[in-house]
Amino acid sequence: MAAITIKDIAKALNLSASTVSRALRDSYEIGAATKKLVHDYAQQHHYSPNPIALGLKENKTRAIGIQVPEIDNPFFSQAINGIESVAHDSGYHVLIFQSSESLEREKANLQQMLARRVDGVILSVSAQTNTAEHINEILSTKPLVLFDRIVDDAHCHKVVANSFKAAYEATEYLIRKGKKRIAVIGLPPHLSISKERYGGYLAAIQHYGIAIDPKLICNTGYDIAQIETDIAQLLTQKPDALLSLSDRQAMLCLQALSNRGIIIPSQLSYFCFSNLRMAHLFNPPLNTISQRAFEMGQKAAKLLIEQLQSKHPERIEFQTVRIDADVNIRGSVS
Amino acid sequence: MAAITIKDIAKALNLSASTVSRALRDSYEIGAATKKLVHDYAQQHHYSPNPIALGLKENKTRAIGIQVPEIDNPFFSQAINGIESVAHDSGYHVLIFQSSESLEREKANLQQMLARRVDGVILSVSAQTNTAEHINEILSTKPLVLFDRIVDDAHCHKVVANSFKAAYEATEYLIRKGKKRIAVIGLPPHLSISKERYGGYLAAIQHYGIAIDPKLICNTGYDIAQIETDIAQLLTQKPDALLSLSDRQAMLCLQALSNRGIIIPSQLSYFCFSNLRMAHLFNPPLNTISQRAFEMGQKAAKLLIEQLQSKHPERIEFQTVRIDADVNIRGSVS
DNA sequence: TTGTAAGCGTTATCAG
DNA sequence: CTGATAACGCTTACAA
Repeated sequence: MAAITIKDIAKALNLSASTVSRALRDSYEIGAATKKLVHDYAQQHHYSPNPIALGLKENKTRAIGIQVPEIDNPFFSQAINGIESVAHDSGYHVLIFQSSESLEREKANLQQMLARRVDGVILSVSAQTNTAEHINEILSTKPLVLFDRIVDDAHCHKVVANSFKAAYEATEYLIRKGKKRIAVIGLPPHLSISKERYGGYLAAIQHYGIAIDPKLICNTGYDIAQIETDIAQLLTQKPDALLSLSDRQAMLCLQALSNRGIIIPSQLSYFCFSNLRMAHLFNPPLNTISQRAFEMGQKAAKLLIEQLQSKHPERIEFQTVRIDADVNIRGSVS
Repeated sequence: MAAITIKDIAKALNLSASTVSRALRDSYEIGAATKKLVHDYAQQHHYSPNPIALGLKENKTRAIGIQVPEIDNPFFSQAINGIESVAHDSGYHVLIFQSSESLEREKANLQQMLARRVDGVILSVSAQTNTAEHINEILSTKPLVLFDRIVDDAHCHKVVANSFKAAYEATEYLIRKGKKRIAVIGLPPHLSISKERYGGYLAAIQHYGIAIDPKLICNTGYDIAQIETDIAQLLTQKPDALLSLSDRQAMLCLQALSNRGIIIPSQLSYFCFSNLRMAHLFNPPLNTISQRAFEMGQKAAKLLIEQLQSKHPERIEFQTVRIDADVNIRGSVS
């Protein structure tokens, strides 16, 4: 059952390919009788236009490429979900790539997308990404929307979580609960989300006139052994609360604390950025800052598709959309 | 910076398109000098072959379509991760679809994949899927591999978790701990995974000579309100342990119990199928049966790609690969 | 060693 | 109202 083509229909019906094509597209210049004939035949034989041929002609694929640092991460899978749903409704398909936090891989994947001739790209950069060169290269070719982890010097739409605000609010909450030594577990400092989140923390600390103690700030990586060491070091500073700026690190950190037999919140209050579901069923219930990943994905997809379908792509005013993150207090602040 | 084509190179170098094509493919019939000339020019101008044109010619796309019930689910995103990694290494790209547990959507998406001319399909069926018709229709056209949630009467490779064994072991563990009234939260009974998991439970119960009490078996859906009611009903039967057969239901169930103020394990021991990370940090630490999602995805992709690249596709012996699931005891069995 | 031409599925343009 | 033809980018007989 090889796929049927317009030519096959034409042959079977003793028509020309162009007539069939027009009939299928409901062109006004085709007789009703012929139209019906063609439509019925097409229906019966499960005709579907070959998008490859179409793409060749129009230089469009109606496919969009997504690249995220890791698929298997609640935030990103929720975002992909949002992107897919919007794309599907607009007749776009979705090609998935992951950088696995590697800049090399990120570049290679972008090239792959170009080679595949996707119509547009949605990207959240890797932890290694400290340059916008490869992104600007893509931008000279086709629309691209950055989300969550962005780079500043790229001229395009951006969708980010308002994590400055969320970090501020979380920190403020801790301060109001009487915490004075709030330690921070940071993430790679060049990442856009790092600046935002760290900035929110600092702003709150300063606003409430608390001295900033650099020893309470821990910039660690993604390696569990390293984190354990760093956490141990941090704990010697006797913090009374902990704010973790990243999802994966929060989990590793909890793991590390658990490995060391430390029970939160008996010793300290805990707050973390995380999109993990059911965090309130943790022991203790986890205070989280969750980003509206699904909504962010949807918004990114909408912006991209709007741009793709715009009649005047050169006149687009690029915007940076900020979507509030949710601060979820669940009671593990003693 | 529109993408450069073979014709452009040919024109620039005063060669014919075919010569350029052959030079790029390193054909033996091309002079070394010409080859170098062409290669250098291609390099400089970032030539990359248009896979659309290639696909049109060879009727191949080097793309595989994945469809899962929901992307935003730890099991499936881990599986997609595995698929993507294998596909990437073999030069395939990955097109993502989700059925959102709807049979209609599942069918429509499969048609979309056909229309897109993917080379092969990897599918885990929706909760509504109770027929193999649409799958067999695809199978008459191209390779397809089923994973996790399969349908029996489809003639193709299948990758499943050995969940019979896992359910048996989990139940056995509870029995050895002295549990006699082990309640079960089931999932849609026609699903392949339901039969397996439920079967493992039953086999253990019977092997240890415990009477089967139908009132301890609860087949509920995915609706939180419904689950709350059903759980309440179930609890009137005074079970001393609970085994939840599905990930999403397990979470909803925990939620429901938590809403009702029930603390596990003070009243009962709990075991559930779940790929949620950090389950051991729950309150109480959650006993889980986790499937090796990443490995399952990898295996499915390998089988598919092997089939795609086989010289004698008609001679393939279809296999059903069973991958053990892991039973994780974490101490919430009193 | 290189060039020419046909063909993959589709649509737009131009003729009838 | 319908048909023939060219074109999209690429490969591959077949010619030269």
